Amino acid sequence: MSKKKYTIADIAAMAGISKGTVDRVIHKRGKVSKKAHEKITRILKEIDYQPNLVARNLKKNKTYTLYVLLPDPAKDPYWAPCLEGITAASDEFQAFGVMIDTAFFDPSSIKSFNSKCRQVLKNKPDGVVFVPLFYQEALAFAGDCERNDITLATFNSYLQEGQASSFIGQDLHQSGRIAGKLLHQLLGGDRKMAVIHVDEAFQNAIHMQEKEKGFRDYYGGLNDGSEVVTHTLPHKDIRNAGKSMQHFFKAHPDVSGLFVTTSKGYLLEGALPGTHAHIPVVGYDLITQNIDALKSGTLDFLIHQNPRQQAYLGVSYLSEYFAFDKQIPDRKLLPIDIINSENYIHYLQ
Amino acid sequence: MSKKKYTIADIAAMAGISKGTVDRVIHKRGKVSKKAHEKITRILKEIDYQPNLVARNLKKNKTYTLYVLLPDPAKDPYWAPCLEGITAASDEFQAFGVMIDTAFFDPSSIKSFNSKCRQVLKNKPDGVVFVPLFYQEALAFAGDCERNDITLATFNSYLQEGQASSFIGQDLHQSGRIAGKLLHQLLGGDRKMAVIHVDEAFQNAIHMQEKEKGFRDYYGGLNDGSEVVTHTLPHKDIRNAGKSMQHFFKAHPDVSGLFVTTSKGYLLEGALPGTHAHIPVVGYDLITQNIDALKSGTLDFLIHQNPRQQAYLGVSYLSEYFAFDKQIPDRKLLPIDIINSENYIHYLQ
DNA sequence: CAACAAAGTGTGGTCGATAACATTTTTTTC
DNA sequence: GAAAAAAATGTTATCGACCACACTTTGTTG
Repeated sequence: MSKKKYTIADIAAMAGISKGTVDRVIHKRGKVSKKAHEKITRILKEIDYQPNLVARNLKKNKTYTLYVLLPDPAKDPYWAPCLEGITAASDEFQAFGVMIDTAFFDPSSIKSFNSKCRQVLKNKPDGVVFVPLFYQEALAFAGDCERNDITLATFNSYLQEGQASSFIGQDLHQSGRIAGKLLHQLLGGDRKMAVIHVDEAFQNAIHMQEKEKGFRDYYGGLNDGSEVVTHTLPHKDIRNAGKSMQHFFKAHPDVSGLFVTTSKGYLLEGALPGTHAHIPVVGYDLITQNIDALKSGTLDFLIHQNPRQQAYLGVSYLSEYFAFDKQIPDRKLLPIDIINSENYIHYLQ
Repeated sequence: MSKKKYTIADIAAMAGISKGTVDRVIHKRGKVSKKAHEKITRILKEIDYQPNLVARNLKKNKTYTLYVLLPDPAKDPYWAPCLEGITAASDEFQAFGVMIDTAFFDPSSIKSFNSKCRQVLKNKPDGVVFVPLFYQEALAFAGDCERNDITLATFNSYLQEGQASSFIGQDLHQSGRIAGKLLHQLLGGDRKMAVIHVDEAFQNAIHMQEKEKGFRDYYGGLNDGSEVVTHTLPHKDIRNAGKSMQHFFKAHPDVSGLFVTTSKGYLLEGALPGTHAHIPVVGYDLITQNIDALKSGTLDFLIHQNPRQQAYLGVSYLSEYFAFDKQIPDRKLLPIDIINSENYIHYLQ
């Protein structure tokens, strides 16, 4: 597994050529005769030369600045774990000259997002990790970054891959399928299921739709007479939730399982009519209210989107790209963790 | 978040003293007047000096050797993912002068383990990552390592923490509870459950017992008349499994859920009598046979012990310890992943 | 108060990669 | 074939931490 390490000086000696020329070959800086070029290339291949990243790094001695742009955790606790991920990555790469700044935008305000984008651009960072919550605006920002030679990584929401841009997140369609499977496991087949959309923010619409599609895809594949209906809660106000759900169950008394496509599952606590008080529910995200609902039995399973890890990886990818010339994966899909009241603890923090 | 970086030369200039003296203070090498010592200490604290790890590393320019000692994946496929984890860590830290060798022992042979231990010691590595499958022998080996100033990390099985030794694994008791919760979710309360131990290897006994305890702990806490019985399959031979299970169900026809405490859950495929063919089963580990059983419906849930990540972290911890003077955590408990037929794919590889 | 020991301090080479600059070799031009 | 231009190659300082060694200051002894 291990093998001898060669330095540029070693290679130069082997080739009977100065290390300056070796370096020129390695970095394709030209001004090398093809005779020398061939000789050195052959040796490099032969010994599978791996440059000493430590030395390279020291010589470069550049500090890189990264900006992380994400929704304000104070406005939506879903984002709070991201801070830990960012801090962890920051601690790890600080010693390698990567400096990380953070900016929060209001997830309900495009204006706030645009303003923070301008702030980030003004600081001319080497890389930006951000959550493209608002599609059009995010696209524009990505364009700005590209024009300014800023390397990008996005997480949580899909924007686009390619060039200087990477995506870290989850397969939402599949996570909908998983919710379907879980309810199927709990209830058996030939049932009527409901997809409940609870969110006031339009920018989550695509997420919710993808999840619903996956869910319906799973139940469609069963071909056992199962049925899926959809209900959208107009407001996240808890009193409205109760009324709305009672209304819904009057129209669909035979629904025997719920899939809540957002992190608002906890709103069902006390909002379900007595007839359906103990109906199985699958929801999303390990926010404290949901964990309480998991413990109390209102929610049966949560699907964990691992925001901490998403942010951590986004920062890590860019840091390693700048510090160690590592390639950034175009797309990284995280595992879709299934959480119940007994295993949630390991996914916190 | 980011802050200015100071070098030893900076500090020396600030204190009006040469960098040699600054270095002596930093490393407590003595031979410094208390006047100079105070002055430098104050400045160090003031600016929160963080040495440039890159430069430090380059100067040291030492290559560290690690040995990973684990059961042969050819004898038990459970261990195969560890190799990927080791390779990933190896690729990552090779550039920082960490070389990794691997040795396999036969998980059914203490002699093989001892022989490999001797081989490892003969190579005098700086650190060893190993699976302490055989408790007494592992303890002896750990002692040998300590005497030879070899830093240790263990994974999968618990040995002991402290001094130069770290443990990476899972909370087995809790994973038993999780299995209990899953079956409870699938079946509801007031049921009779069975713990099935399927393994020929005595060294897994402690693992199996811990899981059973957790499982019983969960069902005991329900206080709803639930009952748990235990059944041990003497051999892993599939024909015996069928006979043994038929026997078992004759004695306990009212058992409505199974918890298999090892990775041998797939052996139940076709081994359950018609009366109990579709009884819910929770098992362990993402080996291919189990995934097939998950797809076919013989198994409902698997608990993932993440051997890949365990090995990866073991190697990473030691590598970072040697390369970057990072502290090794005494104990790292990994999340206990719940797997069904829809989300297993993300946990492979 | 020499002479010497001990304590404190400063200097410069090293790790390996990098690139600016200096030097040598080859090619082109009249 | 000599001068000039172009191409190829060699040399060396640098990044920051580290430490052996050289050096200077202080303290001690006869």
